[in-house]
Amino acid sequence: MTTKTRNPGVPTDYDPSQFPAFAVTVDVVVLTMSDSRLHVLLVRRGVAPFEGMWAIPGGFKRPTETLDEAAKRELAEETGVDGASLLSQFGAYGDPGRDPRMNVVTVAYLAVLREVGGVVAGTDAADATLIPVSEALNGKMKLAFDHAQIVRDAVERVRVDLELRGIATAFVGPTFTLAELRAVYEAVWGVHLDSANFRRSVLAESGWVIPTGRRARPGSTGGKPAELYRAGRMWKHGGPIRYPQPSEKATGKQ
Amino acid sequence: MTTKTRNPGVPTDYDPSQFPAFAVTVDVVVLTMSDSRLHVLLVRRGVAPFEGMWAIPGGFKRPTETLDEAAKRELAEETGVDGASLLSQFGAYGDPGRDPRMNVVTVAYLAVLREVGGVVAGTDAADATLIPVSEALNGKMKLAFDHAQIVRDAVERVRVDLELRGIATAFVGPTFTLAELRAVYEAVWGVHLDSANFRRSVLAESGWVIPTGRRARPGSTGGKPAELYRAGRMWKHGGPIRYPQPSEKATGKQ
DNA sequence: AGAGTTCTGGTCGACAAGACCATAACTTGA
DNA sequence: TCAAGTTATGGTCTTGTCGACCAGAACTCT
Repeated sequence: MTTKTRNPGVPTDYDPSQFPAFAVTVDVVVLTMSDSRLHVLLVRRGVAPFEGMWAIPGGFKRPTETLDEAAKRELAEETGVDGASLLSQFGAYGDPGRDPRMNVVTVAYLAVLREVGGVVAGTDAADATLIPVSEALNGKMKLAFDHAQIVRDAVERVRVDLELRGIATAFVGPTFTLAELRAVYEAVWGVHLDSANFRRSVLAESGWVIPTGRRARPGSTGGKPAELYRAGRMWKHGGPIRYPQPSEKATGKQ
Repeated sequence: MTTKTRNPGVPTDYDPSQFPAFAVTVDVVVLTMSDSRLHVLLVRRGVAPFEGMWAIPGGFKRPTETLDEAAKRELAEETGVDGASLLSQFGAYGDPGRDPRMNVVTVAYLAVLREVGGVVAGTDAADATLIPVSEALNGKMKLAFDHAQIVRDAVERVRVDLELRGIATAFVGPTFTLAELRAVYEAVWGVHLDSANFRRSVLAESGWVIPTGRRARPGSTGGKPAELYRAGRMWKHGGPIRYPQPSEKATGKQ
């Protein structure tokens, strides 16, 4: 029973000292909307390696917790958010040398929050800041480790989840106007959506948004006050808005 | 430089002995088509724990290789396939106790192959078998570790990738008939697609399939021999077939 | 040769999506 | 208080896509 067929993929022995040891960390990419633009939460590293550079929050997994629990714990410790309404794993990164000191495999999570402004103030990390993803990824801003790639992958993931999962309402508050909701789609996808058509798509079926009798205060520019809605139950199964395909003829040109 | 601000998420020290050590493994879910049904490659474990039970192939990551390289190596060692044409990471699993002996975090990969029948024979693992996913997941067949959940997640992933990535052609050979390609969609999605409409969608734009002058030999049931096609370049950017939505009214019933 | 099966192309209608216009409701500033 | 500007909301129209259905072509088996 100790030694049978010696298969490389199915080791005959599980002695921990016999196999390479890794540190396992969990990193969380926090995305949120601010000023109608997609922002990512970054913290400034105070220690080597990559001291002084920006990084996404994260930390070591403990043997007694699951990966999901570790992500939730790290998110709470770093941003004070305990709701963790939307926390989904989207990738693992384990290139040798990604951490210059030791072998580290990190599991990356995506968190979508509706507002982090006031939350960041109460965090442990002093230098936590919201930065537009366009600036964080334009190359001028060098992120620690392979965090630039991780953020890129997270943004790509949220673009897909916006269509397939009902992730859009996680960006807005408990009540919202259709213009706010539309701004989420426009910011994440980088497209323009007709407000009338958007309204029709969302209201076509019941279950997406539920009107609360109240109305939002118009912005400083005036205009008709919009109706306030709550998120319906259908967002669990997807979203009512599809990514606008470039008509398949503009792309067909190649 | 050794001790600065003490943040829980950004440790001040990277001494490996100070943080919990994990074993990191890479598991590969090999999916393929056989007899117009989706199959998964399973191996029978010869050692404890879970001795005698079925499991998906996998093994330990080495510190000198990336996760992708580890997956490719394991796939080659277990099935003899070195092409690794389609190998994509889709999840990480690290629940405490998922391996009764030690702390193991595994990174799961999905491999789509066109034919494994002859390949399995030359593998190291003697008891490697193709099993229909419906049977592997119907509950009667208990898989080792949390591999049942991993296979479930892999199948869900391939359903999405079939629409968003151009994964369909990976299931078929270098040349194929449109009926074969349609069978992939029907098996993975569990739907029926009209052959005429399917043909139109695929042939509507050039770049999806390229006709080779040749024709396939009809099956034992006869019929008009179908034209053989090669995969075009457009599959890199997605697929021409969209998942048939349940008309959004049947689902609206709730 | 005839029956059966599959491939291939055609037509038609339902429906979704986008462009565009018009009006309502509210703001701000004079 | 009135005018001008801004936004929300609803309507219409066109376009294209997708699925259902039909019919002929091409081949195998008996």
